[in-house]
Amino acid sequence: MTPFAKKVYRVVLSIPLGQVRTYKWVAQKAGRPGAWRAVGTILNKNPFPVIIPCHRVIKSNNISGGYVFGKKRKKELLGLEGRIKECLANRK
DNA sequence: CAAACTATTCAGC
DNA sequence: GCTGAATAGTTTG
Repeated sequence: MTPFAKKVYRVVLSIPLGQVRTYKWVAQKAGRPGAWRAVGTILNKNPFPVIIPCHRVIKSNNISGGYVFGKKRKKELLGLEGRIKECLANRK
Protein backbone atom coordinates (compact mmCIF):
# COMPACT_ATOMS: atom_id res chain seq x y z
CA MET A 1 0.00 0.00 0.00
CA THR A 2 1.57 3.23 -1.10
CA PRO A 3 0.52 6.80 -0.26
CA PHE A 4 -0.26 7.48 -3.85
CA ALA A 5 -2.44 4.41 -3.99
CA LYS A 6 -4.40 5.66 -1.01
CA LYS A 7 -5.11 8.90 -2.78
CA VAL A 8 -6.12 7.07 -5.88
CA TYR A 9 -8.53 4.88 -3.97
CA ARG A 10 -9.97 7.90 -2.24
CA VAL A 11 -10.52 9.63 -5.54
CA VAL A 12 -11.99 6.58 -7.21
CA LEU A 13 -14.31 6.02 -4.27
CA SER A 14 -15.29 9.67 -4.50
CA ILE A 15 -16.56 9.25 -8.01
CA PRO A 16 -20.32 9.78 -7.91
CA LEU A 17 -22.54 6.99 -9.06
CA GLY A 18 -23.30 7.19 -12.73
CA GLN A 19 -20.17 9.17 -13.29
CA VAL A 20 -17.20 7.84 -15.17
CA ARG A 21 -13.76 9.37 -15.02
CA THR A 22 -10.61 8.70 -16.93
CA TYR A 23 -7.36 7.44 -15.50
CA LYS A 24 -5.87 10.80 -16.33
CA TRP A 25 -8.54 12.56 -14.28
CA VAL A 26 -8.01 10.26 -11.33
CA ALA A 27 -4.27 10.73 -11.50
CA GLN A 28 -4.68 14.47 -11.54
CA LYS A 29 -7.02 14.33 -8.56
CA ALA A 30 -4.58 12.05 -6.81
CA GLY A 31 -1.93 14.70 -7.13
CA ARG A 32 0.04 13.15 -9.98
CA PRO A 33 -1.29 14.74 -13.17
CA GLY A 34 0.98 12.66 -15.32
CA ALA A 35 0.77 9.40 -13.46
CA TRP A 36 -2.33 7.86 -14.99
CA ARG A 37 -0.04 5.05 -15.91
CA ALA A 38 0.61 4.36 -12.26
CA VAL A 39 -3.08 4.69 -11.47
CA GLY A 40 -3.85 1.82 -13.78
CA THR A 41 -1.05 -0.21 -12.29
CA ILE A 42 -2.25 0.44 -8.76
CA LEU A 43 -5.85 -0.44 -9.51
CA ASN A 44 -4.68 -3.54 -11.26
CA LYS A 45 -2.73 -4.73 -8.26
CA ASN A 46 -4.93 -3.07 -5.71
CA PRO A 47 -5.39 -5.14 -2.54
CA PHE A 48 -9.19 -4.76 -2.54
CA PRO A 49 -10.55 -4.82 -6.07
CA VAL A 50 -14.06 -5.24 -4.75
CA ILE A 51 -14.33 -2.08 -2.71
CA ILE A 52 -12.89 -0.12 -5.56
CA PRO A 53 -15.33 0.91 -8.29
CA CYS A 54 -12.75 0.40 -10.96
CA HIS A 55 -15.54 0.14 -13.48
CA ARG A 56 -15.99 3.88 -13.14
CA VAL A 57 -12.43 4.45 -14.20
CA ILE A 58 -11.99 4.25 -17.93
CA LYS A 59 -9.35 5.05 -20.49
CA SER A 60 -11.08 7.82 -22.38
CA ASN A 61 -13.86 8.43 -24.83
CA ASN A 62 -16.10 6.12 -22.81
CA ILE A 63 -13.82 3.22 -23.55
CA SER A 64 -13.46 1.03 -20.49
CA GLY A 65 -9.97 -0.09 -19.68
CA GLY A 66 -9.54 -3.36 -17.83
CA TYR A 67 -11.40 -4.95 -14.97
CA VAL A 68 -11.51 -8.12 -12.95
CA PHE A 69 -14.94 -8.92 -14.33
CA GLY A 70 -13.74 -8.32 -17.83
CA LYS A 71 -13.74 -5.26 -19.99
CA LYS A 72 -16.99 -6.25 -21.60
CA ARG A 73 -18.84 -6.49 -18.28
CA LYS A 74 -17.29 -3.25 -17.24
CA LYS A 75 -18.60 -1.57 -20.33
CA GLU A 76 -22.03 -2.89 -19.55
CA LEU A 77 -21.69 -1.63 -16.00
CA LEU A 78 -21.02 1.84 -17.35
CA GLY A 79 -24.31 1.77 -19.23
CA LEU A 80 -26.01 0.25 -16.23
CA GLU A 81 -24.81 3.00 -13.96
CA GLY A 82 -26.24 5.51 -16.36
CA ARG A 83 -29.61 3.77 -16.01
CA ILE A 84 -29.23 3.66 -12.25
CA LYS A 85 -28.60 7.36 -12.20
CA GLU A 86 -31.70 7.96 -14.26
CA CYS A 87 -33.59 5.72 -11.91
CA LEU A 88 -32.48 7.70 -8.90
CA ALA A 89 -33.29 10.97 -10.61
CA ASN A 90 -36.55 9.63 -11.87
CA ARG A 91 -37.62 7.78 -8.73
CA LYS A 92 -40.49 10.14 -8.18
C1' DC B 1 18.37 0.21 -5.47
C1' DA B 2 17.50 -1.24 -10.25
C1' DA B 3 14.91 -3.64 -13.80
C1' DA B 4 10.62 -5.09 -15.74
C1' DC B 5 5.73 -4.49 -16.17
C1' DT B 6 1.38 -2.18 -16.77
C1' DA B 7 -6.20 -1.62 -16.49
C1' DT B 8 -3.01 4.40 -20.81
C1' DT B 9 -2.49 8.46 -23.62
C1' DC B 10 -0.69 11.15 -27.52
C1' DA B 11 1.08 11.65 -32.14
C1' DG B 12 1.62 10.17 -36.88
C1' DC B 13 -0.20 7.95 -41.11
C1' DG C 1 -9.10 3.98 -37.18
C1' DC C 2 -4.86 1.68 -36.07
C1' DT C 3 0.13 1.34 -34.72
C1' DG C 4 4.10 2.89 -32.31
C1' DA C 5 6.40 5.38 -28.70
C1' DA C 6 6.61 7.78 -24.05
C1' DT C 7 5.68 8.39 -19.17
C1' DA C 8 5.26 7.49 -14.01
C1' DG C 9 4.61 4.58 -10.28
C1' DT C 10 4.28 -0.41 -8.39
C1' DT C 11 6.23 -4.67 -7.78
C1' DT C 12 9.84 -8.11 -7.42
C1' DG C 13 14.74 -9.65 -6.87
